[in-house]
Amino acid sequence: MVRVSTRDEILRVAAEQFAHFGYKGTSLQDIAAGVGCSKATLLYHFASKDTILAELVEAAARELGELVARLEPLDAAAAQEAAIDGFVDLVLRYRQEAALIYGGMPQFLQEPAFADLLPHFDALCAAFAARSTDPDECVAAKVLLSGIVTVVIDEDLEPTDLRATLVGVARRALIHPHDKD
Amino acid sequence: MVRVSTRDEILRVAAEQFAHFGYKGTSLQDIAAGVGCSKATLLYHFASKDTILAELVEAAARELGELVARLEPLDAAAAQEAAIDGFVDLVLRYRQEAALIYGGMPQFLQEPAFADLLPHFDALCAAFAARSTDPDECVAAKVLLSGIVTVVIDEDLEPTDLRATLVGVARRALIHPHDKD
DNA sequence: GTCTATAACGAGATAGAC
DNA sequence: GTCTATCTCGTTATAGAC
Repeated sequence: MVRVSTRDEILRVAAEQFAHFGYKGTSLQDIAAGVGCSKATLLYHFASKDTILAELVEAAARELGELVARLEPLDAAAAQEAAIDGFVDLVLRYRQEAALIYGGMPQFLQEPAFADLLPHFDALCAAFAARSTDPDECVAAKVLLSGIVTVVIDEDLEPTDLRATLVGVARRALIHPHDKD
Repeated sequence: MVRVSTRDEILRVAAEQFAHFGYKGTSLQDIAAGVGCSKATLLYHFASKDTILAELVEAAARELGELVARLEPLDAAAAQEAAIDGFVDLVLRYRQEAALIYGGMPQFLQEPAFADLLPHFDALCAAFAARSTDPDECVAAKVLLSGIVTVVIDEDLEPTDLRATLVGVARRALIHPHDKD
């Protein structure tokens, strides 16, 4: 799978540049230069710049949905563990997409391409908080969720042991069995 | 201080919109509309769009530098606590600026307006990790640092008890006296 | 499927009247 | 200090040749 189709190559380069410079910060010119083709070729394979974005997000969004669905039948504690493991795994496999999605400004996530994502994030957040409604737990969940994404985005970090490290950090911060009860 | 100068109003609106839509996602047109003036008026008060950005970041960057300077003479444990308290306080007072700075893509931080910030972030990260060089600790520090910023950005969260909550989350995740030693 | 050329538009910035 | 009008450039997207 060394030489792929132009279409796939466009997606690869676009993911790279969107993650690095942001969606608005990347022009079709930039992508075309990276691919080694013209802007017109880009727009032959994709209807618009938005369409490229949508296709990039699609796979990641689908997998996120699957993860959330897997959590639903579990009890709070099991869902919390599964959410941490699953989410760390997911963002490690979709680093650039995560950078693109999470690095964007609040308003960016309102775009139609991300419509499915927001409820999934909420569900994941609830799972991270072990389905507690305590504001402290919810905030902690948000901190870890977004912190994990941001760290994974940093390209100078090796993914080797990152997985275990991130899971460890999240567990330490979120799971505290010796609670006031 | 109800009615302020046009200049201050421009800064206020720009901070709001940059935080919401991103720097690239906000046009001078947008800011002018928010202020209720023309683009030309914006550029009478500021030399360029970049200049508006630089002035917005300046105060936050200076205070961050002061915080980092305060940490330096402290020992690792004291610096860690002071860093957590100080940083949470700082981002709560500079919510929009934090959103702007931290929400941007990696490449965005390379802009001259942010040149001073990067070493400060590194110092803060080291303090969060209690000056440990253990990769686990460093990653945990990064997760908390960026997680805190991202949560504060979320405008639907009340700042009332956010301070104590965030400090609590960070302490729980970063300070672990019962360490392997 | 890929290209060059160009259209149509919005951006940042400037000129000059008031 | 603020405005309208304009300039210049870069952007997305289209047209049509090869």
